[in-house]
Amino acid sequence: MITIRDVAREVGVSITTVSRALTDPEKVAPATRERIVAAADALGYTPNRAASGLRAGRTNTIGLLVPDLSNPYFAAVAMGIAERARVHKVAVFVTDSQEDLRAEVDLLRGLVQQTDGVVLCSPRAVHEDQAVIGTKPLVVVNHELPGAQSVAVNDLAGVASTVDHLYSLGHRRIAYVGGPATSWSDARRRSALAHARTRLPDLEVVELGAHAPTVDGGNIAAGVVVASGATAVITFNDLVAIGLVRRVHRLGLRVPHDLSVVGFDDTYLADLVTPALTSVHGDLSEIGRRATDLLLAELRPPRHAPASTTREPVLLPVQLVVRESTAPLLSRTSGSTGARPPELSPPLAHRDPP
Amino acid sequence: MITIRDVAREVGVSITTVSRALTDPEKVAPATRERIVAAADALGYTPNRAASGLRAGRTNTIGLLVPDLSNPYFAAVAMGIAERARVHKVAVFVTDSQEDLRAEVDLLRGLVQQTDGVVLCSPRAVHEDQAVIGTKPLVVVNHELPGAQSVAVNDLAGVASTVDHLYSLGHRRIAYVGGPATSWSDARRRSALAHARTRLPDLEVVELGAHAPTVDGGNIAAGVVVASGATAVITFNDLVAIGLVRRVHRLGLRVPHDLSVVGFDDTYLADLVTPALTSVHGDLSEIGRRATDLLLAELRPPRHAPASTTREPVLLPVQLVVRESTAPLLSRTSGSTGARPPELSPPLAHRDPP
DNA sequence: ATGAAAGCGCTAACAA
DNA sequence: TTGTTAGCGCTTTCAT
Repeated sequence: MITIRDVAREVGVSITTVSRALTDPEKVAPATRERIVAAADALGYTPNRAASGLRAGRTNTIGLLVPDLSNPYFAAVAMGIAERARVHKVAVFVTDSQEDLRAEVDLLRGLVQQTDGVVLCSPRAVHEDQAVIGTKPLVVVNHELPGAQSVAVNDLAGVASTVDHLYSLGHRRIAYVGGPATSWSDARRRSALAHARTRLPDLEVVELGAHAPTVDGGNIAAGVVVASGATAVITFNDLVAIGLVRRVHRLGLRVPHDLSVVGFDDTYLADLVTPALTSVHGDLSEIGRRATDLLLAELRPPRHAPASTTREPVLLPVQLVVRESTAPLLSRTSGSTGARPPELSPPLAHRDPP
Repeated sequence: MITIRDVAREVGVSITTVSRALTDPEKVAPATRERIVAAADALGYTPNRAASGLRAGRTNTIGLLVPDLSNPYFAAVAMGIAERARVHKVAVFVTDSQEDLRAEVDLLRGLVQQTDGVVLCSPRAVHEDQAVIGTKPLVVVNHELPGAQSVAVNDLAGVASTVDHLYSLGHRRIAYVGGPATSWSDARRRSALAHARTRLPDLEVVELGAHAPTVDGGNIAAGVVVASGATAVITFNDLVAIGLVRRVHRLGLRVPHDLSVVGFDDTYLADLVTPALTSVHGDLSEIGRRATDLLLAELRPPRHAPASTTREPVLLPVQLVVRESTAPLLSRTSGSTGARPPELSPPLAHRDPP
């Protein structure tokens, strides 16, 4: 391994000067600096992250905790984080709670201890242990936590434009298939739906709640969706939408003919399935990039008052992408939806048991 | 931050004893050990990875370089790696080359410098700079590199059983849509196809080569596949298969009715699309776990002769999962495939320009 | 503008 | 069995 000492010897200066030339170039004579940079380059010297951090009491590592890395949503966020981390020369300790609340709490504790700060993505568990979350900077994605910064997509606007889209297609009875009970996004979307209801008096919203944010969750939701008598459904994410569409097809209904389905997140899956999903698009990697930048901003200049006040959540814009899974209510041919039970004017359930 | 010194003071021993009690419990009196462990627990002490590594000349970080984290294949591998890394208490520096060969080379260099060893996943570039790959332990997934250990799924067997499956369905003219020109898996699959050809003399194999390992690559391949006159096609991975199916549908052919399609890797996408893909299944997370274990084995006990000899690649078993995208040739109704050009008895191309 | 020296938290000789 | 001592590679006072 090639160290700062090798460079110093090569150039004939002290290691202090080398360190300065590389981290605080202003403080060293231009001529010296150039020779140092040249030598460092020639020798292929890279500062040892651990050692430099040790002195400064940092690890130069940030943590990333996601519920499920195989969910394309989180993969995209992780890519954004990796990209920014690389630029800032910090390592990323990536971990995956497998959607397990208990594991999430434990992993976060471990992560906080081992890193300078953590990006906590779409937490499902309740994190209130101040000994954990209070000690290090934390950026939360799709959630709010006291003392932590927050990055999210603007679900509110996403829901609003989705409702408008469906409404303009003639749908008046819309179901919502919710995600994990503790999901912040889920709560926000429900309140956006409530707001839409006041805006559009003749709109009925059937809230079906607490499904796993997976294809299987969508499968399971299919029954209640069909039973709800809704002509359109908004789902927690694309995976749920995909599972829902599959099962709905098996039940003998066609999407979008008999039921319009809208996904959320617009992962690349939305465009792979048949019919292609109408979905609420957000820049997923940008979430990761913003979260990382926010975290590093809190880490890097320790030169100002500890900003412990929770700032406003950073809200990224969204855009509804209309594809094949939504269609005008008009296109429905009477008689083709015989599979739907008739006795369902009042909502079957406002909230399912989780 | 709570350090080893705090624990030592609490218990009334030297920091050395604390260190020993935690890393080499045999070497400390049971009574002392217990008090130390208890105190460490009570104080919530966790050794500083960077500091301990610094002393030992290690970083306690391993690198992971994948072409594309949003490819579910690599996400699954990454999950396996994260899981094992957590157990072994090493951080994972995750990076993503975005399928860019140039970036891959640069990133690997950076990763090697910053970590104790790297898992290089499905490299597309040629890595021959001994100053990079010679310095640290390296485990290569889906590739072989001198001096590096190798983990891969048994493509050979996968191709063989795929061919057998298609052959038994009556297909005699099979196309292969290749992946990146420099992909090791691709080369292995081609040789497995060659072998199948000698085994089954009346089998024709049309090799269509060098497509991007993405949905778009599949889209692009559709034209030549149809033109090839093959009745079945094996693709480089599920993404390619998915893109292929979509475009083939647009060209007016039906899968599997007019063309049987087999994917590779059996990512969860295979079961999401319509028709569900027949695909070669391997345990993707297990690849990551094995790779990590191999890497750490080389790192951890530095107590034996540097094992620089390339060991046999670890080959993980595969299994063909038959779904809806493959069907007997018999099921084809004559006349329904009018879109296929007739003049194509000799293969259109054995190898496309990349 | 540069250097000497101290020390971050930890482990590994070497002593006792 | 336990403690003392000496660094790992680097940054950061404090001198010069």
